[in-house]
Amino acid sequence: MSELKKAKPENTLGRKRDHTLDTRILEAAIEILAELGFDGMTMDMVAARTKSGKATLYRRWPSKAELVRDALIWMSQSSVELEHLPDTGNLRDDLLALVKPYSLEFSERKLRVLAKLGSFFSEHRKIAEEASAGIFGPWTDFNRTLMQRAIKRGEIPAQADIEMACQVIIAMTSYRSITQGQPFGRTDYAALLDHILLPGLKHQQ
Amino acid sequence: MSELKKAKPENTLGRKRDHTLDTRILEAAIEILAELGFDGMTMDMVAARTKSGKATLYRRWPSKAELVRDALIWMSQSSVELEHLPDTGNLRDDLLALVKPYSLEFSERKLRVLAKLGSFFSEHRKIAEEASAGIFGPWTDFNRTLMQRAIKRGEIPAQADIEMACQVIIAMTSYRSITQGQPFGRTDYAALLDHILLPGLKHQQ
DNA sequence: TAATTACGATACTATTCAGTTTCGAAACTG
DNA sequence: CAGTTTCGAAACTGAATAGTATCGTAATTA
Repeated sequence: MSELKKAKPENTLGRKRDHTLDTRILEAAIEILAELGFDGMTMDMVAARTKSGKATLYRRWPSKAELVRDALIWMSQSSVELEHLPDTGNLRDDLLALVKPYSLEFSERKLRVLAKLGSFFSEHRKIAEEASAGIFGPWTDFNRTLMQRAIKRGEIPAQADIEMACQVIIAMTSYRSITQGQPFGRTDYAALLDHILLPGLKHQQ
Repeated sequence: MSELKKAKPENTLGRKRDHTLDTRILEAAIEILAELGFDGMTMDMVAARTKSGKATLYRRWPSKAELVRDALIWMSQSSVELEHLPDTGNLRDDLLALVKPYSLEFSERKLRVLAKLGSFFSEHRKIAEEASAGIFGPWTDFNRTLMQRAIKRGEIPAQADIEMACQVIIAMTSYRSITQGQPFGRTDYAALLDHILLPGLKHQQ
């Protein structure tokens, strides 16, 4: 895996490089990627949004592709931020409570980014997998943990297909925002749980 | 929905337009889209692959975007076998029977095309929605019809959330092939039905 | 202060590509 | 045949845009 931090000679002379600008650039790149995709994003846009110049970008990254690569890695890294899972004693409320802190709207942008990078991903498969794992992995882990707890409580049977259920949640969220353009909101999520997922998990023969 | 067939004056004089070339162009466009995506595809590529000229393309379509739109619509239409829906008297087998003609050979390439169409979607939202509806619409219609039949038979309750179930099917299929790269096979589909969807539909309170 | 490096801004180069035009040949009609 | 339209091929135009170079200014250090 390539590292975000570069080996910097870090000169002792002259004006210091403003490293807060690094992340501002990555943030701007992600915002533009979410809206326009890899081909739609131009280096001038990134420079303009950060009120900097193209020279400043190319002083940090040798090419657009490598800037985008680091932006994706940065985006994935900055996503994990949950220390304690909800524990309401009830699977439905646990899952719903997870939506709020994990904030579907927040990861909405990541999904939109992923959706618009098809051509870039086919050329950089490895990075695509890293980013994809970074985005979906933690979320799946959380959901799986909540469902395993529900099994321990006897709320759902032990042979319930938890992996499939986790995938359904992620698939629905992705599908709505990628192909439909509309976010999969809290109400939709509740309907999915109440109408399909929870009855399905509980009454599996 | 816009129609694939254009209003053609269809001149009575001069050399006739070769309409077999129309579909050869659309087919070539789909092949290139599946490989390179919207931005990666150039009109020169399409002309070269069909051994024709760009003028021939622009005699038929006013822009690349509209050629791609028609290619997408054509792609979705070309796999539809709407004549006779399966009728096994059993929702599970009905849904599974639909997978064979629909999901196997054709829709894998279709989804690969969709996966690489991110930038197109952002630049031509309107057209992209038409194409997306053309791809997912018929499929949803089939599934909905099969489920409504199941309600009439009393196999699932009348208040079952059929729309949500249809979306889950499509979402899972898309998610697997777009972000995972691997198609959602018949076995996976059967597991989704048996472990989640059918129990969910039947036992909804 | 003098040297050095980063900064934002702008201009420049080279390439790619959508869309247009032109052209000679082929096909069709009356 | 004469007129008309399509065909494939190629050249051309104009707009983007990745990447480079330049420049005056700001920050930092010795």
